[in-house]
Parts: sequence; structure tokens; C-alpha cells
Amino acid sequence: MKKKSRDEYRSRCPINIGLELFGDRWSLLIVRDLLFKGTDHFNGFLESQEKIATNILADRLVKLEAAGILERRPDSQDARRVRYRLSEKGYALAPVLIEIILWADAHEDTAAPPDVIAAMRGNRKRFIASLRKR
Amino acid sequence: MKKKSRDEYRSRCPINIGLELFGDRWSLLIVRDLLFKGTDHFNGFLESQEKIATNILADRLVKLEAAGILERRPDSQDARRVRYRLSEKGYALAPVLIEIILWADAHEDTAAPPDVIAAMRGNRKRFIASLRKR
DNA sequence: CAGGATCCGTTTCGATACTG
DNA sequence: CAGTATCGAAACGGATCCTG
Repeated sequence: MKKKSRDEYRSRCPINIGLELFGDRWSLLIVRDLLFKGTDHFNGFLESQEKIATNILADRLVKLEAAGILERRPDSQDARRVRYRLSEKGYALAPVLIEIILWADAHEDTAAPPDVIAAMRGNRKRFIASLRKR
Repeated sequence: MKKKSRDEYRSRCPINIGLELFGDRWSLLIVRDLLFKGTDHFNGFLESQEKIATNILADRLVKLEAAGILERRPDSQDARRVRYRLSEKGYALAPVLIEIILWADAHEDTAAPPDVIAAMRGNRKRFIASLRKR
């Protein structure tokens, strides 16, 4: 295979996508909570340290569902409760989140637990698989 | 090594960081242009399809410099010109951008060039190294 | 009580015009 | 070329209210 130079890629690699997702202050945090904390209901997201407002959370949940990143369904046990879970497309964001967390761990003052970081750096496939097991 | 369950990681993996970076609509696009397009001056960023406004661009360039992600210096040739380049910390964002682009390529309707995607999926280390060569 | 919806004051954004 | 200044529009956030 012929080597491609950097210039050949230049100007041809847009992030046309997901400005709504990656350019939004809250959406990735919701995905993080679903993925790493296992948060699955409205009030669970409200408990995160970032203190999202209820109207903003409701708005983002609708948008993330519309984007096919999460699914919403009534709790089979408690009719009052709505459960949120990641779709396949949502789980596919795990590598993005992991790279963000690793970058932050290396370059910012974050409080990520060392064993979690080690697990991410180690066998990444297994780590990602462990996120899907409920 | 003992296997860690998902629950052991739960509630302990925050993205405390970079809400300013990852939760911002424009910052990652600037990094993208620096990384993949080789954009290095103010008006270059303005040419991107997303059409950032001049005041927002100026603001984000200041913030990204303050965050140590890019460096600013006057052009040695042309005094009017200011050149921007990624710092090491900035280059370290390449894996994040790559995962975003791969996710989008798989799940969204993006126009990323197939050969670039293939290069990212193939030998990633080499691909990243190619981004640093000027 | 869970999951929102609505109101409203405040902050931030962004398009355009303008400047050194 | 590399930014400021301005000002209306949009988003945010906090509180409160509503509904099952």
C-alpha cells in the first residue's frame, strides 16, 4: 500500500456531524452517565455534579432520543418511572468518551480513579464490553 | 489480574474536565482545522464551512491558548500575520478527534473521504504521526 | 414522589460593521 | 490580516407548577 502524505488528507476531513452532540454542553455528560454510571432515569441525571436544570435535561433527552442515541421506555415495575438506555449507536460512543477521559487524565487535573484509567488503557475491548453488561 | 465488574467502576468516572473544550460548539472545530487541514492563521479558520463569527473565533483562540492547547506567535515573515499551532497537549487530542470521525462515519451521514477513514482505521499510530509532520 | 412543562431574569451567542 | 464593538436573538438556570 502506498503511503499517503499529510497533504493528501488536508481539507478533506470534516466533522460535519454531531455539532449537536459534541458541540453541546450537556449531551455528552448524559451519555457519560448512561455509559459509566449506569444512570437510567430522569432524576438520576439531575444528581450529577454538573447540576443540569430540569428543562434542559428534558430537552436533551428528547434530542438524544431523536438522534437514535438513547431509547426511552416506561418502567415495567413502576408506571411513574421512565427508563433511559443507550442504543447501539449510543454504546458506539464509548471509544470517544474513553479517549476524552484518557486525554483529560494525562493533561488536565481530573479526579478519575486510577484503576478505571488503567482498565481503559489495558484491554480496551474488554473494558468496552464490560460497559454493556447490565 | 482479577476481573473488575462494571459496578466497581460505576459512579467513579467523571468527565470533570474540558466542558469548555468538549462542551463548546467551536473549540473542537478549531482543533480539527489545526490538526487535519493545517490551518494556521485567523482567516483560515473563518473559511471553514461552519462559518464561525470573528468575535467568537477570537474568543476561542484566546481560551485555547490559555488552556495550553495551541500556541500563538507572530509570523517571522509577515508582521501582520499571527500563526497558530497545536501544542503537544493539542496534538494529544488526535485520538479523540479520530474516534469522533469514525463514529460519525459509521452512524451519521457524513462526507468523510473513504481513504482518510481507511487510514484512520488502519495503522492509527502512523496516521497520527503523519498529522505532526509539517 | 417521578417526570416533566412553563415562566422569566440573566448570560452567552452570533451576524455585521468597523478598526489598527 | 487580525481582530473589536455593537446589539438583537437564542440559550441557560432556577423556581415553580402540573399531572399521573
